[in-house]
Amino acid sequence: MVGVQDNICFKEIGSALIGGRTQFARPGIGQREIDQIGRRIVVLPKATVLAEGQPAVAVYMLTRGTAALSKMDGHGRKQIVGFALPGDFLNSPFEDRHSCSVDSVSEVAACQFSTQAFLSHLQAHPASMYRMLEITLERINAAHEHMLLLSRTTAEERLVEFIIGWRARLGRRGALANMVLLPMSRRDIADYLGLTIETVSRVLWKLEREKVLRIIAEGLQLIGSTERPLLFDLR
Amino acid sequence: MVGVQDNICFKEIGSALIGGRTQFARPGIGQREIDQIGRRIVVLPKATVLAEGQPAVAVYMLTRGTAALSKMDGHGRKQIVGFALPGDFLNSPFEDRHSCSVDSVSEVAACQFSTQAFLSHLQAHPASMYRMLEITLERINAAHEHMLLLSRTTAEERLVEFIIGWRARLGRRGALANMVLLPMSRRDIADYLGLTIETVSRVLWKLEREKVLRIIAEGLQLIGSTERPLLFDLR
DNA sequence: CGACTAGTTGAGGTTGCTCAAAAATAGTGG
DNA sequence: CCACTATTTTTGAGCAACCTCAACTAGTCG
Repeated sequence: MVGVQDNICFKEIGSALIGGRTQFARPGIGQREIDQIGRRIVVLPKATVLAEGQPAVAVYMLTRGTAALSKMDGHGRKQIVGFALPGDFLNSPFEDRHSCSVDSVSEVAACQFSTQAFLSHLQAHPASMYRMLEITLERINAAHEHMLLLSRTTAEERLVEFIIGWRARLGRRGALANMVLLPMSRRDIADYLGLTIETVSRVLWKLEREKVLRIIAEGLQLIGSTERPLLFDLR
Repeated sequence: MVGVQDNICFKEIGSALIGGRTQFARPGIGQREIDQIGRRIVVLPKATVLAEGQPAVAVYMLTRGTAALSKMDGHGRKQIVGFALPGDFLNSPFEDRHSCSVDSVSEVAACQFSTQAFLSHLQAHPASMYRMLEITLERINAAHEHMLLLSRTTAEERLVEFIIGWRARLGRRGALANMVLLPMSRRDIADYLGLTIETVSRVLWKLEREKVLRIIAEGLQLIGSTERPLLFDLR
């Protein structure tokens, strides 16, 4: 909730909003300007970064760690709508109130921009806006993939697809590996998949018993070749 | 699939990309320019407008009717990830291939823009891009709400939430009413909710038996006052 | 050491899916 | 307009799967 603050570095906003496949020439964003609109916050693990329904006066972009975006339904059940990794935005600059809660899974760092300054920046720098549009449309596709996962009938399918997807997502930030790090808790996984923690636990144990993976402290050790993991052949 | 073509009218692209809460002064988009990049297509009911995985060379915006965006999972099961109403985009200009299939529910009309021309237009008109970013971020929230719906444990909750949400969505385009028009089939509803058509049918019958609603040809007749429908008090 | 949290394991009940068939509806051609 | 077919929707029976509730284990931190 409370974080250490320091100035945002050029690299962070640069890679998030300028990098990628934009067709613009690199716009003129100077270090001085960025220092004025952004600052950095650090949050300890398992803390609330943003609370659903609270007034939103700033936009946040994750720069380090893993965060969980969630919504509550009417019966006190939590649904995690997505995990954020560095480069992901935690909220929308167009919302007066936060539509999701954001909880830190590990220790996280984020860039905080005043909403007004952020929107002004987008208007003054179309290349940044173009990049943000691109990022946002990618998130929609991720949300659609998540729906596919939630509609799966069997718990095993949901969990296996989650492991595959999480591995692929981490893979983009390093080499694909048999080791899948799971910084989030069983409860987080259950809330992401729309299952109970008991079911998650039982299915993981079943997969371990079937020699598909090994459960280790930091995550999962997939059994099978790195190139074509056994997971892909399940069911 | 096959459509009648004519020129897109100013009002359509105007309301979609220029209207709303943009902070820009109204940009200078002329009729001549719009005629060059957009054209209109009309599609009969229950036809495929776009197929998942096919190369994408154009961007489409719905202007009339209802369409269903869907994805297939690995086992031939269809998940409808959203219904599109006039003003909604049917695909992303940044995708080389369509990430969703789009099927017409009713007869629909759409504006078709060449992807290149559309992206050029956005770059030349930051106000349009700003508006599209706003629309896109709203769609993310809609996707998150949909996830909440899919994670509900009981079929009755899913269906009731769907009816409430659909009524609210239609309401924005007219007055809220006890009559909820459902242009889509039971199969579409089931595929949207991650249920089977049998379960949808059974739950609807149960709600009718409990005097919560009446099933009519074009949709549902909610029983209770318009201001505070009984549906909101269920469960 | 005791309290607390996270995770695992077990038993039983409910729910929605599967398979099957009837009923209603829509569409077609004589 | 009616008979006929195809499609959609409804209804039924049985079962597998997940949830609920509960107890238990292991690790952590004061």
